[in-house]
Amino acid sequence: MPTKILIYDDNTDLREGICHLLRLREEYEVVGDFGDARNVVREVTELKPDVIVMDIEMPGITGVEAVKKIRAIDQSAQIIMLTVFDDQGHIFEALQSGANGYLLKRNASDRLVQSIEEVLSGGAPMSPSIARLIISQMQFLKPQVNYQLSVREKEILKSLATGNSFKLIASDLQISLETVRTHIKRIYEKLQVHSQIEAVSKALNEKLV
Amino acid sequence: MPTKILIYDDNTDLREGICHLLRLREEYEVVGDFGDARNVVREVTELKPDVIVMDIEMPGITGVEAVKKIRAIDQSAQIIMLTVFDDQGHIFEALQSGANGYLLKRNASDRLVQSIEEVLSGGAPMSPSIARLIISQMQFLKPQVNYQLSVREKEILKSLATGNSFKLIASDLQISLETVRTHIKRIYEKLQVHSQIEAVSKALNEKLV
DNA sequence: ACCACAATACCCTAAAAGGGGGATAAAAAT
DNA sequence: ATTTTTATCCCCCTTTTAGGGTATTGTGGT
Repeated sequence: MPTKILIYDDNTDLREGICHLLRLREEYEVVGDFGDARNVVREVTELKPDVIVMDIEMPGITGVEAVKKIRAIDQSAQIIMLTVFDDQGHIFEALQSGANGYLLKRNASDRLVQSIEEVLSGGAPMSPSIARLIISQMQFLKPQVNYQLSVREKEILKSLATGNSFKLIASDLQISLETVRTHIKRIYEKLQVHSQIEAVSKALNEKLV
Repeated sequence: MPTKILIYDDNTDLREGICHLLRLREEYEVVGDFGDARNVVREVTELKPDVIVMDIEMPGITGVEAVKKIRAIDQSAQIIMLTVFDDQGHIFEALQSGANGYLLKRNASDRLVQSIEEVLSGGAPMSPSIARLIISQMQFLKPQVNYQLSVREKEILKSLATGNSFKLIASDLQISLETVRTHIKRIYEKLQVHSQIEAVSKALNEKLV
């Protein structure tokens, strides 16, 4: 049984180019191609594609919105996003909404077939510049300053950050309320803050919890 | 000028295999290969490699620690991690500490050369299963529940989450402390919490700020 | 005209948290 | 052997939050 593919792109030339490209291979069957995603839910329901190639910039509803709608009704279809932009906003939104891969149009022609194989085998094809963007995003996720909190202090800060009151922390850890207070005072000193919220917001933002 | 490559892997067979593989290509020059990364700082300083292939599991210091040390002295070398594990912990730590790519050993032999090209041209080579892991991690990042907070309430919650006291929020927004309190009460109702920390931790964790 | 809602403001009381001390015992570091 | 750090506990007093009300205004919808 061939792999069923559904294509969305408002650029007719590109769309047809992709169709032709894929029709050269008998392991693929292009079950549909559309210039907009207004009826994406019905189309996906009826055509049951294995792989969806989705342009991001389209009239009517955007590719990202389309992905959200698809994911609401189908979690198994593999979705490859296609775009000319490699800016963070689009990429993150698309990937967070449930896309499986993300190709720049300029890489599409030589990498699409390979990418289809890749999503089908459980991978996540991305154009190199996109992979790099994602990774740099992650590095940026950890500035990591060391405030030299003791083990106990970290424990208490963690508990505080999940929303526990001093009282609760005390009974959780089987220590007196006063002890919790003492630890908290030291934590405030070390983090240079003066209240719970500041401490918690600092802890969560700098992910030292 | 050939691309200078430095290799760390405690498995001698694999390490020599990689060396041979790369020496077949005259555009690469393996400037060193080591079974552990104890002297990584000195080695990198002296050999000035363009690309470093770094095993994660090594005696002495781990690949992740080695990457941190390298990044402290050199931001331009491209680092490709090599590992047998594809668990989240290792991957995130490595990427966050500054690695540029992440290959599973089982993919290494056929993808290493390609991956070296990729890091050199600004990409981020990853084994498919790793790319998928990272992406699923991102999707997991946004559960998004709608608590129907009003614009003003969101504003106040946001301010609260950055560590501001009621007083500060009041003077920031030029409203009375009591009004802030009223808003906060409603926020608590809507989020179903009973204190600042709970609200802030919920807001930050579910990133509704 | 009436209703729902968001935003504003005030009152009272009780609970929780913050800031300043001081103190002790055990473990770790010097 | 002595000092430092860590974890534990207690006191006093002030400020901030939480929970319970009630009330006024303007806006948008019916």
